[in-house]
Amino acid sequence: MADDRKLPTRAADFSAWYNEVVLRAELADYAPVRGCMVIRPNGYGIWERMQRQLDDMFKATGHQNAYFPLLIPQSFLQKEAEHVEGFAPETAVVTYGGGKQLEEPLVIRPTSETIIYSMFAKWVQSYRDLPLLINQWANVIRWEMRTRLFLRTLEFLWQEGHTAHVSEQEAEEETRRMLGVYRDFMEGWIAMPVITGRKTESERFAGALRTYSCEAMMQDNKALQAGTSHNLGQNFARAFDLKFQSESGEIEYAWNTSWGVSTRLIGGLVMTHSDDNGLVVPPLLAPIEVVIVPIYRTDEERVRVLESAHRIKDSLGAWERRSPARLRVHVDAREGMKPGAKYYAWELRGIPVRMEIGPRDLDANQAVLVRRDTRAKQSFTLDTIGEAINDLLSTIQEDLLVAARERREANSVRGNITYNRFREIMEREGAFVYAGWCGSAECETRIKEETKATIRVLPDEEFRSAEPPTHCLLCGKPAVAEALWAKAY
RNA sequence: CGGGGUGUAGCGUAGCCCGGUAGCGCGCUUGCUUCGGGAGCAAGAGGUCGCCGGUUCAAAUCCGGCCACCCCGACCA
Repeated sequence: MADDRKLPTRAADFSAWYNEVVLRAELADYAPVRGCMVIRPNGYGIWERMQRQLDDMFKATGHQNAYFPLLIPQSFLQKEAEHVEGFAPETAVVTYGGGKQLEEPLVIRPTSETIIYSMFAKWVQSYRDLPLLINQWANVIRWEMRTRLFLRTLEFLWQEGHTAHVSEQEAEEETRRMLGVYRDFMEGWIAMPVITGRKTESERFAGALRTYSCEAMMQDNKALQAGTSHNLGQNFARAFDLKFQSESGEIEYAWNTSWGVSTRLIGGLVMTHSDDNGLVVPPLLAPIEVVIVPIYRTDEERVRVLESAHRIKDSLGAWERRSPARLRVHVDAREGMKPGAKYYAWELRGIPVRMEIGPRDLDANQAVLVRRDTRAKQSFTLDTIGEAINDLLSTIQEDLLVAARERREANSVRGNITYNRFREIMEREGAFVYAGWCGSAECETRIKEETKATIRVLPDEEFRSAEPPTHCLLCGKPAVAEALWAKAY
């Protein structure tokens, strides 16, 4: 552990704060490969919990897991014109194998549309084979120029769903349905509220008809694209000859969708909830829910307190929505470390609830519970400590979402505002600005060049303003849409 | 690829301008005292000063080259 006991404050230097939290909470570390990261057990524990829940949600919507190759023939990427244009600049390419130059270079997948739909083409003949609903958990490589732990690394872990359908309507429904699954997960589990909506043409996935996204606000008021869902139309079906015979006997191209979330979600989790004392993990994603810090002076007290601590640990039962059905509790019995030092160490790691138990507590048949998010302390009788902990975990989970949503709304601006005011906001504190847009790419580009702010999404109806802006933020022409503007990661 | 910066013990750093025995804090080891919000004292272990070359009696320090990483831009989940 480093000696510097204070993290940089969020307000003073958000980036430095973020890096310190990720490194010192031991979520990840820099690998000896440029732009690559090592996910340490603490970080991977969170990812495993995310995976398990998402996987359950995918199964519930009828998707099955499969696995496709890491290496893709370069020619596959080239079959869809827009796709190759979008991804070619950021691919890593294998040109040697077995000591010989390869006849055809192999691209390390930046995403798997091409290899997957080439297989779908073999598997689908009839409308009876559809819909085909597949998900893959995998790693991908995109040769980014500048990287940031979890948010943008050369290699990252993700899941990519790929489906094929009989009609455009069914594909569109699937695209929207999975966006909803993502939203439920992000809000229900990460306690990270999101704005959903459609991406503009300039931010659309390379090769898609339409792209939808979940956008979350980080504590520096910047937006994080936390998950995307694409309606691919028939673009890939045509490129890979993915056809089926319809109920009426016609041969038709299938309609595809793809959608994905990545380990970027861990970065989002950190930047949404954590504070100047370190990480804050929502209870539903915490690898350990409770840490017990025993307090004692003498050997005699030590034996007594530790014995009670372990008995409490063993008695703690299940919490809602949990699997396996038992709270994960750690007793921090390290010698030679004062309780205060342990408190700081576990706060840095974001464990949701800390239990302090000492001789005085045992005499009074109680223990002190401290919640990580607010650091509020309260004593509870040991007779019902399990219930108290379960209630506290539920409260923390709910409060984190409420707090994040309130923060987002407090930093959102709606209605017609002047462009000067907009620039001022983006230069200073940043915000989610819901402003009118004339629909032209020229206005979009110029605003991006001048302010670094981009249209994150054209928000879905429930996120639009009660009194929508009437004029384009930049040119003043009548607005054709309400756009969510923000600087983004 | 442009602009800026940094490489010294596990981590963080001083020393570099002005060459002369490589220092400090944290962590680690051992012992004693501590223990309800980051413990104290004592004794220890730990270094090819990023790499290669040059200048010099002498290089962490000066000169040349290389490498790596970080920050700011262009690119992006």
